[in-house]
Amino acid sequence: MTEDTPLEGPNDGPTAERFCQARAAQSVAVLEDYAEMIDDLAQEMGEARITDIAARMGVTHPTATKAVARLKREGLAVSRPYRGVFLTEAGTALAARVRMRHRVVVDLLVAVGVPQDTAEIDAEGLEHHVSDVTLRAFEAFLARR
Amino acid sequence: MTEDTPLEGPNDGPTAERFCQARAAQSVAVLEDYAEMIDDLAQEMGEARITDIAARMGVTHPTATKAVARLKREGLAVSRPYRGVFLTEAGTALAARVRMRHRVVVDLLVAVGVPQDTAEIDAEGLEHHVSDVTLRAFEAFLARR
DNA sequence: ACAGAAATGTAGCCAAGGCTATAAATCTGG
DNA sequence: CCAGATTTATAGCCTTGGCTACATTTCTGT
Repeated sequence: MTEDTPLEGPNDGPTAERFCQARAAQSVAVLEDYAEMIDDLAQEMGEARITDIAARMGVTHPTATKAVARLKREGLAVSRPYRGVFLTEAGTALAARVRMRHRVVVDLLVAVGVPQDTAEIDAEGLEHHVSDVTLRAFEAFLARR
Repeated sequence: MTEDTPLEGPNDGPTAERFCQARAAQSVAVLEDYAEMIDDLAQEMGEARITDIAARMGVTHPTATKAVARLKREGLAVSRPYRGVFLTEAGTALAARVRMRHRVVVDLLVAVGVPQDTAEIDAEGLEHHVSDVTLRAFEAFLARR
């Protein structure tokens, strides 16, 4: 056998690790999107209503309700039945980080020649997989040009 | 009301669209990873065994089996019970596209100052969300420097 | 050749994130 | 102030992509 390591062997070790990391990133991606959206709505309209969250995320209300439930479970948001949703301090901080990262990613894409509208669309999917190291590299690149 | 469009309204239209697109990309991301991995293994060891696929993807065999079942359902792979997995022509083409895109993404990250190892890790998650337009922009950027 | 090891398959569980349909609560206008 | 419209909640159901546990098949070495 060339290699038959069950997990994290010297040959394929890094590979499996990478995929696990990508999967982990995906698991928080949706929370990040919802947190940012709730923050947007809070700023624009004073509070985030389930209906508005759902409309902006392009999902049905039950889906938005479940997402909010998860946010609450993670300590990122609070809400009372039939009332608006509000981010906790942790949730607000997350939203701020997400928004900043989104902006940097869009700016970098544009800087390397991606059309603005395409950059906005692609950034939505990309941003959740940009590590801190890469984000800082992006900022440095944008700063020195 | 500032805006209360149920879906795709003039105000929040683009937003919901973006999220939908990001979700769609995610639904094919795993298939792409498995296809590329199977292609890798086919080249390295002549055929892709479930056990090897699972080890490299960092999942258990049943998970790999289910992913292969989905690949087969999508017409991207074929296999007989207790035998190796082989990509169809479509699967091979997909794997080639994925590998090319991965390389371009890593190269671009490195070009803007991301460390090689970080670039490899982040690319694993990023690549699935890079549209054709963005990919071509990346290639153009890499070519003219 | 055949017993034990290794690989594969299968069944069933879980959580996430979609959905529809239905119920309950809140808001609003007449 | 109350009925109808709107908003929220809840109860299923689906698929995906993980998992463990167990059954079956193939491979392998003595």
